[in-house]
Amino acid sequence: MTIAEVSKKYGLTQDTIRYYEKMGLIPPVPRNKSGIRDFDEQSCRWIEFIKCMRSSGLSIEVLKKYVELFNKGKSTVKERKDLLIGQREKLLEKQEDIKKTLDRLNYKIELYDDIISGKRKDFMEEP
Amino acid sequence: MTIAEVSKKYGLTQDTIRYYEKMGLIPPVPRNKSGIRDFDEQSCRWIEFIKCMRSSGLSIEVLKKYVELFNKGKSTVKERKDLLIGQREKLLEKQEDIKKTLDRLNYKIELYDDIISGKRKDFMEEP
DNA sequence: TATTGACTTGGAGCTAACTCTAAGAGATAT
DNA sequence: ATATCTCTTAGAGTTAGCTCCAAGTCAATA
Repeated sequence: MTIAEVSKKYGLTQDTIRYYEKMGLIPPVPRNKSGIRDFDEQSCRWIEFIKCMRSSGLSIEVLKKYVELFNKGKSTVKERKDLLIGQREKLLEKQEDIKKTLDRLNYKIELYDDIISGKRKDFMEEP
Repeated sequence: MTIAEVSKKYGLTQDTIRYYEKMGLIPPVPRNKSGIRDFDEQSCRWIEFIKCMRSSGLSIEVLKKYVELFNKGKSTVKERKDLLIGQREKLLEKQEDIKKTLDRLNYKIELYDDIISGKRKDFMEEP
């Protein structure tokens, strides 16, 4: 699979994919005899995995670390697990922040709705 | 309230608070006779509101827009509501991304747990 | 053979959101 | 009066994560 195909399949730009490889977010992609990337299934799985992790904000740095551990083999299983647990913690906090913000947005939107529909005429302007 | 007190109360650096004011994320803060910020309740509410919104990733740009509309008064209520609805949409998507990532992390963590506890000896290394 | 087009690289450039620095003002303690 | 402390500003610097560019290689087509 060429980089163009992978780019289209996963909705990442070619530049981004090359950047991820350069940064060590995915293991080196196999090349053909003229040095052009030829993505195999394993590479695609990595792309998909990284895309998912990045979509919720895991940092380049931590994903790079994960790939490094992965490449060292079975001896790093415990360390990899701990790394993932740390990131799960962070995501749970983020999820909480978002829930709080959503509550607040919902409240405000309802308030504005009431004002617009004339149900509430007595409103005070406050943040 | 001085900037030091506000900084401590909300866990934002003084620099960040000044930056937010400069960027128009919060309306101008009242000053004493020697030009030093003296945060009143309204200012504090703005700080708290912006902190919440920023904590889940709403951009400086969109929050600035919101403050602008707010300062124009009641005529912008509809526009403000639409802006908040747009941001709610974004947050809901983000929430979905995080949920997917959490599922994936949980799956992997369990797998690693099984490997560590010896419950699973047949594992293939894959992303 | 010449051209086209998709790939390659290193490295420069960009944006968002801070973060830091330098220079200075004003209130308070010694 | 002097020193200390907290504040002020404009503007420079930093970081993460891309994004773009120029120059070059290679395979396929006219």
